Amino acid sequence: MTGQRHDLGASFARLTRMMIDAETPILRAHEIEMWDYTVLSALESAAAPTQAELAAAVHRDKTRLIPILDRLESRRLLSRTPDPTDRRNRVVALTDEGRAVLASCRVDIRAMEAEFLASVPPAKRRTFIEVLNQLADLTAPGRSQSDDRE
Amino acid sequence: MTGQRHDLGASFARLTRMMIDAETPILRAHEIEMWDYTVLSALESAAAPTQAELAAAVHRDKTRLIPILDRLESRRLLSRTPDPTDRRNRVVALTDEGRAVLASCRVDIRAMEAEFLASVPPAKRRTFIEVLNQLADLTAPGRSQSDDRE
DNA sequence: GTAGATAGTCTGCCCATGCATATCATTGAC
DNA sequence: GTCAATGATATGCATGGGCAGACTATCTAC
Repeated sequence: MTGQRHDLGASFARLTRMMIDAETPILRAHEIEMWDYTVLSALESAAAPTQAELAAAVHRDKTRLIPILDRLESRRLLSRTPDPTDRRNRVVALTDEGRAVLASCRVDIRAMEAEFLASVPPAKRRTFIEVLNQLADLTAPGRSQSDDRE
Repeated sequence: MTGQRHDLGASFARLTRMMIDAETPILRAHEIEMWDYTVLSALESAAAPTQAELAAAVHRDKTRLIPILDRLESRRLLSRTPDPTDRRNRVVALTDEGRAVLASCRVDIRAMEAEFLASVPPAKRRTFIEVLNQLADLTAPGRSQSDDRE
């Protein structure tokens, strides 16, 4: 077809495993786990209005999310505050400290990614990243085009 | 950096999930499971000289691989034959029927992938696939450049 | 007020996975 | 020949995940 050798799914799965292997030691150096990082990242652009929405955003069962939130809250990396307009809801938001931890992890991960992509010529790399983000956002209700910056 | 919004890992993970969701009903229509397809695909280019090597290739525990091989062998989709030069080893190979099942799954999956990539302009798509395969092969000892065809 | 719905929490069940061990057949070194 | 090493297999253990049910607090409808 287009010189395509493997299934897309196989390639994505292999790359996912590579990135997990590369990120795990980085996160451990910052004393957080993969799920912690996923949750903190999900809160970066905006606080989650409910825990159920946060659970859906990170594709995790809401009951399994609770111990993670407990741990992150006890470490003051995020806050759970009752929504004043509906006190059943807990608004989950990053604290300044949580934002700082996320940022420092992000620096190391960006460096790892840059090294990982080093063998790809810059023009192709830009196209690759662009298409990657476009495809990943196909059904993702997350960030819109408006926060393309950074 | 390069207009990069998400972590590579997050994007790859999301795309992997998308492809699993898209492939699962296709494979079910062909009456095989994801692991079956993974194993059959791993045997496509060449038979596995030992089951341990096959297990490593598909990143699965060797003891957990056995029931899968049992099932596929009982359905005549692959064969386990003792290696004449070392009869402890079982050479795992696709049968003609296994190759046919794999091919028919592949047709449907390729169609699904084409639809998935439809929104990407052809030139960018080619670059994307090229870089994707290059990156996925970074540490992968699998196929070499020589079978770029298809 | 009462009743029903919903968010968060806790608990337990079931399944898949990784890992470690034991067994058996086979091989190779001695 | 004996013996250590190896491949395939079976089994059990611990972990982690999805999911369902129950319970509490809270909200909305009436």
